[in-house]
Formats: sequence, C-alpha cells, structure tokens
Amino acid sequence: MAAHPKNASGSDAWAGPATGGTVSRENVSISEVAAHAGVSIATVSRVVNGVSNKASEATVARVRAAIAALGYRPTGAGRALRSGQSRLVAVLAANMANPIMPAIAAAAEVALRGAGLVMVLCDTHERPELQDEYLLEMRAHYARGLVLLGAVDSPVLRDFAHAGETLVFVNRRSPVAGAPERYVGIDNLLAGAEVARWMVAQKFPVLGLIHARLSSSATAQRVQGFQDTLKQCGVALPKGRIQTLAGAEHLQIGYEGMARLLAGKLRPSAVFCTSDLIAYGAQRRAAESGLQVGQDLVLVGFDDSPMNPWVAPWLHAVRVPYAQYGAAIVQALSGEASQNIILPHQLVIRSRQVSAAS
Amino acid sequence: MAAHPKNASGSDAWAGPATGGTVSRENVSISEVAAHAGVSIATVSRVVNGVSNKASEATVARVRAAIAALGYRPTGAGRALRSGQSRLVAVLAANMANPIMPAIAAAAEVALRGAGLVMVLCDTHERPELQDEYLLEMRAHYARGLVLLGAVDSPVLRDFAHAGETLVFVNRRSPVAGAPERYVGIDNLLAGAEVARWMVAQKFPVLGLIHARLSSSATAQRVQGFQDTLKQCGVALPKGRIQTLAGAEHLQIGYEGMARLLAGKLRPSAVFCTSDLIAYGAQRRAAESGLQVGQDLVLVGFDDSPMNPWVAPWLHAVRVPYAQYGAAIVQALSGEASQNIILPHQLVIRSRQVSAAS
DNA sequence: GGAAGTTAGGTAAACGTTTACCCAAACTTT
DNA sequence: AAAGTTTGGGTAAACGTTTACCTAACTTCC
Repeated sequence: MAAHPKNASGSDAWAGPATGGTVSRENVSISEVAAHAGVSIATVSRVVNGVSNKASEATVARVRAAIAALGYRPTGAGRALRSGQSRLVAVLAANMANPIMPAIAAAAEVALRGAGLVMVLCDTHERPELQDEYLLEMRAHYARGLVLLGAVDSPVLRDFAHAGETLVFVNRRSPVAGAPERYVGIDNLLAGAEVARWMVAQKFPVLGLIHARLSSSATAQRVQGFQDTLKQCGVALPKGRIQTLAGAEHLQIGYEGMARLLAGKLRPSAVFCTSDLIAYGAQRRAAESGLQVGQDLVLVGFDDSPMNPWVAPWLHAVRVPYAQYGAAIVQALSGEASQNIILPHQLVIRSRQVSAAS
Repeated sequence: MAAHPKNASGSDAWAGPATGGTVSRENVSISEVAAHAGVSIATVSRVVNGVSNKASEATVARVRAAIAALGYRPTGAGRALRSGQSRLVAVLAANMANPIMPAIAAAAEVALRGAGLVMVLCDTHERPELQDEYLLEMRAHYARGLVLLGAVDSPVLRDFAHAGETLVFVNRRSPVAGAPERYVGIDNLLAGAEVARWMVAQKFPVLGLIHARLSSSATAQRVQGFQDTLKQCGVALPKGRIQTLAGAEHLQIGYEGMARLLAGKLRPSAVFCTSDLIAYGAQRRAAESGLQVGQDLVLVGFDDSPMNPWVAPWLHAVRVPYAQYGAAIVQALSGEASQNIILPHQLVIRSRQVSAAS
C-alpha cells in the first residue's frame, strides 16, 4: 500500500507507513544520508567508496547504519558524471540469433557482476552503422569498456581503436590493424587442424566443408587450419567439396551447403561445419535425402552448444569453453591494452550412440 | 567565451591530426559546441532537444553545423542527472538459457532503438536476490523503465510495484497483487485449451502433460486451460499422466517427465509440454526408448522457437509472436500504468513428415 | 507612438557524486 | 616545549546537462 503520493502536499508523506526497514525509499541522496549520520557528504562518499584512512571506526559505523536505514545507493549518473566512468560495460553482439551469443553474454554477465560491473547487451546484427551507433551511445554513457562479440569493420570502431578506448574483441579479432588489441578466444587454427586430423585418422573416404563467408577471422582460421592440415596429410579436398556461402543465417547456409554437396558425384562421408547452426541446417537437408546423420554421414560442428546433446546428439563438435569467457573478458578489460587470452578448446566426439544424452 | 580550458597549456592538442571530419573526437561537450557556433550552451541544448520556438532558422543551422563538425553527442550521465531520467530501459530476463528469452530481448531491443531508447539486458537466473539487485541498480541509473521477462516475487519488486515505478511484465504476470500492472503476453489459458481441443479432435487414445512447477503464471494458465478443456470434453487425464517437475532446467524436466510417463502402464500417444525445451527433453528420452516422435508419439510444445523447423521438425507447438513483443513492450512502457496487451498466438501443426530426425 | 505581446537567446541554478585542498586536534619526535 | 606528523573530516569546485527566468529587440494594435 505504501501510500505513494506522487504530487501530494504532505512533504513527509512517505516517511509514514515504511514498507519495512531496509527496503528502498523513493530517492535517497547522499546528503540525506549525511544529515542522518551527522557528517558531511564527503565522509559518506568516502565510506561508500572504502577510502580507508579518512574516517574513524565509529564514524564508519554510523554512516553504514544510516545507509542501511535509508536504503541508500549511489546514483550512477552522478558518479559517472563526476568521475568520467560508469559501472556499465557494453557488450555488442553481432547476432543474438546464434545461441552462442547469449551463452557468452550470460557468462560475461556473471563475471562482470562479480567485478561490480553491469552488462549492457546490444545486438549489432552484423551491421556497421548499428555497431557505430552503439559504440557512440555507450561512450556517451561513460561505459567502462566495450566488448565486441563478433566485431565488424566500421568507421567509429577504427576511430576508437586508434584513440585508445577500452575495447575487447571476443571470438573474432579486431578488424582494424595497427592498433593494440585485447582479444579473448580460442586457437581456431589449431581447432580446424584437429578436426582435419581426426577425420583423416578415421579414414573417411570423402570429406566436405561448409562455411560462411570468411569476413570473420574465426571462420577464416578454422577453415585454414582444416585445409592446411588435410593438404599436409595428403588428403584431397577439391573445390567442389568446399561450400562457401554468403548470408547471415547459418541454418540456411548449412542447408544449402549440404544440398550442393549432395548434388556432387561422390556422397561425402564426413563434413566439417564451422558452426553448430550450420551443422543443424546440413543435417536437416541430409535427412530430407533419407540420410541418417551419425551413420551414413558424420558431421562435425563448432561451438558445441549445451543444447547439442539434446537436439543434436548425432553431432560431434569443437567445444568452445564459453563458461570461461566471462572471467577472461573481465581480465582483458582490466589488464594491459594489448593482450591475447587464448582459452583451451576440445574436440568432442560423441559415442556412436543410439541412446546418448547427457 | 566558454572556452573552458581544463588545463590550458595545450588547449588545442587534439585539434591536430583530425581523424576525418564527422568522426567523433575524444570528448566534445556542449560548451565546445556552443563556442564553435557562437551561441550559449542553452541554445545548443534547445536545438539538440528540438525545442521549437526558441531559435531562429539561421541559429539552428549554425548549431547543427557545429554539432556535425565536432561530432558532438550529449552525454547520458549529464542528461540523466539533470532530468532524472535516462534513455536506458532495463530488461530483466529470468533465464537466458531458454532461447525464447534472447528472442524476446532481440525484438525488444529493435523496438526500443526505434523509440530512441537503449536496452540493458540482465539475467536474474530466476533468483529473487539477483532480481532485486538489478532493480535497484537500474533505478540508480535512472532507467526509464524496467521490463520483467519472467518476474519472480521479491521484496524490492513489491516495493517498486507499490511505489509506482514503471514496470512491464512480459509473459509472466506480476507476482505482486493489488498494484497496477502493465502486462504483455498471450492468452495462455486459451492456448492451453486449443491444444486440448486439437488433441481431442485427433482422437489420440492416451494423453499426457509435462510441465515445470506452477510458480509462473504462464505455465499455470497453460496447464489449467489444457486440463479444464479436457475435462469439459470428457477426456480423462489421470494424475499419473500429469508430470509436474521442479527445477529450472526445462530440458531435464522434459527428459525426466517423459521417463516417468513411459514407466506407466499405458504408453502416451500425445503429450503436451509447456515449453519447447521440455519437448526437446521429452523427445530425447522417447528416442532412447526407440520411439519415433511424430509417428509413435506426438509432442506439442510451446513458444515455437524459430529453430524448431531445423532441430525439431517433429514438434507441433503454440507459436508465441515474439517478434511482436518488441513494439508491445514499447507501447506498454509509454502508456497507462495499468494495461494488458494480449497478442495473438497460433497452434502450429507441422505436416506429417517422414524424414524425422535422429 | 506608447502599451502589450512575441521572438530569440543569454544567465545561472540544479541534479548527485567525487576529490583536491584546507584545517584542527592529537600524537610523536627532538 | 616547540616542531613535525598523522588522523579525521569538512568545504567547495567540478563533471555535462536542462530549464526557469530574465532581457532585449521587434511587431502589432489602437
């Protein structure tokens, strides 16, 4: 019931039926706390920020009591304005439709919280103008850092990179050369190579590859590692069995890519898809041709979404340790302006199940 | 004059190698724009905010030119501090692991952008303390609105609801009674009823139901609509064929629920799962028992994720129009303090395809 | 041709913080 | 006992906006 008179005349209207002690009142500011504790606002500020040698035990206790009693919490805007830095960290994701983006974002959010920061999540839809818009907007909010979850090249990004803004590139490397770079990701080159080596070891007679356009450094490296290693092992991968498709929709890419592979003379027996979504699409197309993925045809994906055991138990995949990304992002944010954090990946081969599942 | 040199000496330090015209410089503030245009900061502010009758055509043009030349963009913190309101809208999602959450968030983000607002996405993990933490933090940033994507009951939420904070409840109704409520969602009761009616019309001999605990109003209504309608149609749904499971992990709930259903004497021929994820889990368990979902057993899910045709073509589902949620959320934010926006849903029955997945 | 109204725009206060600087009192050192 | 040093805490400026209020210079009207 809390009364809540928005334009009431009675000034102490909401001092009345207090909702229950520590629960927040409408709009406590630092000066009210100061008055309540009988100190200056400077002292309150110092207590809040843990400035150590500026207040006696007794005063600290008194201030803390006042804070608790009034349910005070410093206002972000005031802080940001004064100190030129907020607790906001912007995460710009290229494409939230890909389930790995929310997965990384979730991990980042937990880690950031642990560091006392707040995540702001934006979806750039892989569009440079939108990315620029968000970059500017977030700097206007004094964001402490900008995390690019799949960056695209754009004017403002270049500008920021050269100006020394705090940028963290995740999964996909910075598209702007010549500037220091904070990067979090895995060794995509090695991962691609491992997939190739496994396929060779399994002696699959006919290999294939489906991937999106190479504008993303991650995809490019996966593809390169795969191809190089095959060549190195003396295994052929002719042009016709490499399907490169444009478009943002990975499911569609997989579907179409598989259609083209199946149109070739030799039916592929193992296909490397550079993302799980591509593999999902490929499986769908293969199933429509009556193929049983996991038996007639082996697919290897990339990311290894936690949902794979449930919706795609037939899928092998390179597992990217998304849960570890959170901590790594925080570390990158607070560390040197130029650093690479390379996390360990793992090729997950699912048992030849009929009945797998976690 | 304004000039406002922070430490004079190298005042024009960054006027040097301009990055290229309209691209942002380090830190342009309104006073620099004012100086550049030869007007007061008040005038610049008015132009920026489109206050109509306070500046001549010529002045407006001059100010706009200065803004463009310097790449000025008003600082969020300053604005928020002065006006007590920012452009931030917080979206508190209960569980980002459920793909419908990112889907709604994405729609909301697009619509909010269109309204000149910025989305801040947080994951409450269905935990009241975390939800409270975010509510407080976001109000401390003068968030213009708080969107609860699956609210849980919590002290601060109650407090805010009664204090008249701008709260929008999506999918799941407000857990606090007696306060005005802005709600965006579908008619879950009706949807549940429709599923029941369809199942009855198809004359499935043995029905089943798997759902999570009923703390969510959405789940509760789906279940109630389903059960009521079955009863009304004279179709039995004994206790043993209703599987209610606790836990946050819907995939697991589906898996376990199906296991229990299959342990009964009669094998169910059609099962209603109150979310797609539950259906995924159920399918997995059924497949492990050698059942072909879509033939031996029909599953109806809820949400109809865009990925369903790809990863779960065997799944019928109630389609929730997530793409429309964005606009609805914006509308709810800007409208009356008490309103219901009920969007249309649709029971999607997929053709009886043969080429089922695994 | 003066009163009244309109137009264009400047002045300065306020929003809630943080922090550089100052100062008094209490110790510590010679 | 005077000179330093530490401890505890207050004063006030600054951060970048928005906006209430003021003030000229024009219009308009009789």
